[in-house]
Amino acid sequence: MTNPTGFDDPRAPFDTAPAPSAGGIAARAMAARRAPAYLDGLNPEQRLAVETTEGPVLVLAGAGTGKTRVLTTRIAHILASNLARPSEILAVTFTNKAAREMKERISRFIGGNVEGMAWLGTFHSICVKILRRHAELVGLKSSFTILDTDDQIRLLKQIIQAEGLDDKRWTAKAFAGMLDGWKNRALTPKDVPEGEARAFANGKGRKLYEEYQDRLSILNAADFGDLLLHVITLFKQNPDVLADYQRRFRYMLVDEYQDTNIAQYLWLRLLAQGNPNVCCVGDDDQSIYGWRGAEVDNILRFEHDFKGAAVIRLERNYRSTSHILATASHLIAHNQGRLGKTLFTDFHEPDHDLVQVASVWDSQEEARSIGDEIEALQTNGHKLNDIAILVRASFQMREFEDRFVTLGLNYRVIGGPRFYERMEIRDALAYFRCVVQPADDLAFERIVNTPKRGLGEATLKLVHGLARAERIPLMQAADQLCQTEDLKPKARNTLNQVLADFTRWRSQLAGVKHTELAEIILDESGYTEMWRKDRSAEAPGRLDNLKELIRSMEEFESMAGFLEHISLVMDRDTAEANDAVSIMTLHSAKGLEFDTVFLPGWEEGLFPHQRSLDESGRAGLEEERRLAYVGITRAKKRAKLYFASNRRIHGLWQSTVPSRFLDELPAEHVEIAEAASSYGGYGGGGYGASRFDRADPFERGSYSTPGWQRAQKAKAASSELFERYDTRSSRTRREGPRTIEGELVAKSVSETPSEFSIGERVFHIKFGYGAITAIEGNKLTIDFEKAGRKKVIDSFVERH
DNA sequence: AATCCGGCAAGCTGA
DNA sequence: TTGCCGGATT
Repeated sequence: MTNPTGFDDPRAPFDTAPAPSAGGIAARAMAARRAPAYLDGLNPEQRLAVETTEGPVLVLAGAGTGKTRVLTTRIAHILASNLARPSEILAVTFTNKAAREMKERISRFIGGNVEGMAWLGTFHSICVKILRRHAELVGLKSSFTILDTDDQIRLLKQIIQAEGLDDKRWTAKAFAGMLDGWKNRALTPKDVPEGEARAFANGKGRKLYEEYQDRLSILNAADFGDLLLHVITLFKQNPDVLADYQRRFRYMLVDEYQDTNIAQYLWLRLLAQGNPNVCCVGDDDQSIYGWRGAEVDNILRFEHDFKGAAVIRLERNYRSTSHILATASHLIAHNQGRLGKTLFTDFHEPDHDLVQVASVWDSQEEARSIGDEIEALQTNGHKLNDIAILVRASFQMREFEDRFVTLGLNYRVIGGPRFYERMEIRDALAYFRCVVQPADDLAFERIVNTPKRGLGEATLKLVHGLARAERIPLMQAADQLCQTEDLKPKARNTLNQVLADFTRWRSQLAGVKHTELAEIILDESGYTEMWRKDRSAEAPGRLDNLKELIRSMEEFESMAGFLEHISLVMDRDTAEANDAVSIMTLHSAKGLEFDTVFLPGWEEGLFPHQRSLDESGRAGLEEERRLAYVGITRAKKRAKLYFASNRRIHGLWQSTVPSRFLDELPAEHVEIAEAASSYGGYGGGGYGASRFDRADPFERGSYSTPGWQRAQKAKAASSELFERYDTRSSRTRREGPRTIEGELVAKSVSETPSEFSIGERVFHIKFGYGAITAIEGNKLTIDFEKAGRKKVIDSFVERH
């Protein structure tokens, strides 16, 4: 039997071998001793990316070019060449899923032992690890808790109210968004630019941020943004600590570099100062998280930031047909801010399908048509698991679900509310947190009166008051309060009982198996009982979820270990046993692949999404285009795009214009397909008013003269500048369409009052004749003779 | 404590 | 149009 790993002995203890100095002659000699088997089957670029271990390297890995393989092989190569021990490699991913995958693949290489890879994980989990060691240096205790979004919102709300602000005008959610933006940019309260700090709560933004951080440190807690931010602070203020990690990490790898934000970039740069062996892997064309703080600039500027960087492009695609690649490449070439790659493949067959574009009348026909196509594929022996529908916005999903239920077609929705976000899970976790961490005030608050036990607002207020006055945790305050006469006997007894319960459970931590203890807690607290008595439709499901929760605890050694994991891991385990079509958003499709991909909803306003254009102009448009690129490149064999002439948006039927992205596809790789079941008359067969059938869609006549472009550019720049300093009036000020260099980037909805009057008889292209019964602005309510009562926008009907 | 009503928003989501 | 939130109401 051949050795699949190419190692002399896959069980060799890498961890104990002395690591030769990086790039030393001995190391090179050892590496060169033979061409290891794990390098077989890599193409020259991949091999280069694996073997260029020294100095900064940027691997531009296009979709489907074997990125993960390169990353894992690179790590294996570093280990096999004895350049570093497993514990000396830092490998960062964005998601737990990616980290898990990488661990699995590496363990296959090195014979099942990745225990030594202590520093392979997400940015956040690695930061937690570092922080727990040096917590006191940033004002925390090593046992600090990690707040999730829900805790954070509740805390913010308290602070906003404490400041005497109207918490409706200044919502906790909005402020959480701002905080996120600041922390993504590694801004501490004092760093926040004056203008931004003043934009919230009548100029109190900075103060609220400061108070929030104070509260966190009193609670001995950190939010997700803090995990990174604290480590940056730690490194900056403690050069000796930083130097220690710089020495430790001989090799650093970052996956999905295009998704890093400024804080993550700074974090990496601090570590890289001591050691240039940084390898970042990413694809600027797949940067679709700008709205979450990701900076495409990080990847675009890599060569500038890391001097002497090698840039390696992986352009050989192993996933898709040449038509699909050509279509995606042609589309993405319309973006300006990109490093530029062109995917290619040797996979050419005359019978490969062209990329198809279909025009349908409305979203219902779209769902019907796609349903029919899927049934046809199924009849021809295709697996539903190999088929996906990728939508821009989650509201589009419902139409497909309705249709597939009718057809009896198996489907699964990826995304949606996560397991850990469910109320019952959060409640149960809060109980466990109170047992393990008696000082966890937020958890205590959550469950002190769940199930209802008559500990209402009045009691809580007293506890809160004492806790704040004495600066002690809520549970301790409650305990003290029970010794006094301040509480009514009934409340005192109940509270005493609750505290006694927690003390008892805590005493069982050491003796009882943690899964059993979890059951005991949920039973004795009356929590399971509460759901058993609940007769609502979702109660049984909730009980199932609780069982599932306890089952999932089994993998962990202790309750504390489980909680640590839970606070970082947000993946829901997905059962993929049965055959089903996947329905998901384009965002959640990144990294996946399917034989057949359906891409509905290619209409202006939906895709590209209007809001993206309004908020971010040209940059927003380019991000939308990257999203389109991600969508198309998910397909291995077949991609079919849809455009509906009518779509209901927020309850109103609107006529739509085909997405400009359709105009940007290469005609020679695309065919116009008739939708399976078109209505007669309108829209049948073609695009109607589309620009798609124009001889040259890029020809813009006199509008493309340099002078005109300059004028538009100047106009756009000045209006953008202006808008940045005035958030309130941008909506009303924007008048006509906003155009940048000949591209329509934003169009405003007409706000002029309707010219119609009640009782008037009108004609609508979809619903036929009817009479107006009500008018609100430009929205008309019309009783149609055939279609019944509908609300429509006035510009879609004609007087008759 | 449970339910009802009105108002508001409505894009993507990770740790 | 739906769905969620919060306040008011029973």
